[in-house]
Amino acid sequence: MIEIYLLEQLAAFAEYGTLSAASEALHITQPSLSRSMQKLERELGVTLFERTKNHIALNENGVLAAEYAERILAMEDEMTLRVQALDRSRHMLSIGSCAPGPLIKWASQLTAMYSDMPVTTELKPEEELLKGLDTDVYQAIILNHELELPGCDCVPAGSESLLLSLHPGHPAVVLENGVRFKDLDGDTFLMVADVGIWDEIVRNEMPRSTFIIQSTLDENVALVDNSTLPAFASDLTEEFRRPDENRIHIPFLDEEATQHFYCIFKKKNRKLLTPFLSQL
Amino acid sequence: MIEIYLLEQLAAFAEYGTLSAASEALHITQPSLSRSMQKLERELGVTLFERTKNHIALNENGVLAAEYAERILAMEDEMTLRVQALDRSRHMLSIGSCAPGPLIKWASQLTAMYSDMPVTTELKPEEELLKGLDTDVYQAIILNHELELPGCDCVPAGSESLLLSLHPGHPAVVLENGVRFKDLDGDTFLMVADVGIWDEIVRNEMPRSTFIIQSTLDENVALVDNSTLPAFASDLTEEFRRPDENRIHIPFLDEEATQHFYCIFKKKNRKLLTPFLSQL
DNA sequence: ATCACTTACGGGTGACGTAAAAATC
DNA sequence: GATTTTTACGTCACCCGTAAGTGAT
Repeated sequence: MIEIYLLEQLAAFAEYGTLSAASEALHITQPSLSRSMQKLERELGVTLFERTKNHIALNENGVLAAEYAERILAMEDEMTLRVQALDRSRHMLSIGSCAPGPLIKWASQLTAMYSDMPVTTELKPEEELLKGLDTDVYQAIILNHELELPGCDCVPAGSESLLLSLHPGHPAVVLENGVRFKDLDGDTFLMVADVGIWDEIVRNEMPRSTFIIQSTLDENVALVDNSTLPAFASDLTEEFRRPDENRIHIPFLDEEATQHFYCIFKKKNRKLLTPFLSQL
Repeated sequence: MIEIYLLEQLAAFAEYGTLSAASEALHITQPSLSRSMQKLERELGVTLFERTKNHIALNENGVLAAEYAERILAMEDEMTLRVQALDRSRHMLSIGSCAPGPLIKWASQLTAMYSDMPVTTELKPEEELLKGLDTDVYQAIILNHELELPGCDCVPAGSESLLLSLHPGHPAVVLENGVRFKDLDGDTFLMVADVGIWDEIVRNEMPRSTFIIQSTLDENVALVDNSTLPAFASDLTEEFRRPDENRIHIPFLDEEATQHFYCIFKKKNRKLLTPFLSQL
């Protein structure tokens, strides 16, 4: 059977076009690469190169072989990544979410519940969450909609409602029963980065508004405390933040302002996740 | 990068279940395999086995890794087969057909036309022909119907008509203008093996008939010469066989008795095949 | 002369076999 | 005692680097 190092060297030659360039990239000497390619031809029982005295290039066989080499190398890479991800998933609990709310709510409880296991939580776009669920990077993911996947379960995981955070002097404070996105479209808001789906929601619902982004929550809090600009809060974060007499929170009445979350996980992980799921 | 021999050994262990059995299958000693599996775990940075003092088994990681190992090994096998087939196709002309008629007709001309190249012809079912065309086992294949494939051309390649070969004493000789399958359904026929599509055709059209199969054409000729049983001939083979005064050939009138052939080949092979195609 | 590839030679890593130990059935 | 795995040790293959050779630009 042909060893991987020969395929790596063939792929490098296919990429760089000359033995000298490829050998440099591979951190081996050029004669060594030359010998390896001869060996590869011997083992396949086929010529892979057109040779002249001082030139070498892939022939038709070589092109096909190089394509396969790349596919095989890619599959080996995938293998190590997948196996290592699976191993991590057996030693630590990793949860991905499309919004920070659910993670903030459970973070402390999770580390307490799984005291013998490191717990990590990540905020990622849905596409990456699904890929990570499939490849065992995440044992559970939180999406803002139901989703049935083969071999997976999907259970409700609470909801989060967006609140408008207003300076007491703001004209909209009279609407204490609730506001609608369209009434504020065009206003300038303070907003923290990495709010997952909320970013897209507020930009969609208030397309004419400007959003001043703070890279950390601390920055955001500092600005909100010392500014009259409207900002955002949510019913989930409210529980964890001290009340702020400089700010009045008013609910958004629009449907999109309340997101319902669902926890999706592979059935094989149900047992591990039971303590977590019972909290939902 | 993880070398192939480690994956081969992992796959063997996954298949045989114990190090001793796998090592025997691999023709290496058991301690050597034991060390290899430890090395594989080191290189992946992950445990692959559950070990007790005198027992070892794949854990969850190991099962996943073994699956990948098998896929990678299969791809390497495919690579060598494909590259070797491509190489053969560059040194010899190989034509596959669904029926022997076209091959017999062209065989001598082909070897003369491609005097510098070995020429081989094979009779195979359509499924294998198509696979062989895709993988460059065949530069051209002959099917009994048109077929448009991406990157391929399809040109007519003549036709073949089935003839009924009768002993002069057979009652059906009076039908010298032609017979129909249904008139002979239930009769017993002599027939040579490896007639490709014709086998299915006569069995479909005369489901109540019995076919006595001869494994070689010589056997068939000998039996036909010394028997009163009906047999088959075709307009193509008639040209190449001496006339037989003991036999009268009568055409089948059914549509299925005349098959139209098409030659299908990759466009990149058109140049090579030009002399062949001009004969069609 | 420089560049690119091949051939020749020597060294060190590592994969394998042999031998032996440990543990379970 | 038979089976299975692991550890210890020596050996040989082979992969690589260095050096030299050949031909083309």
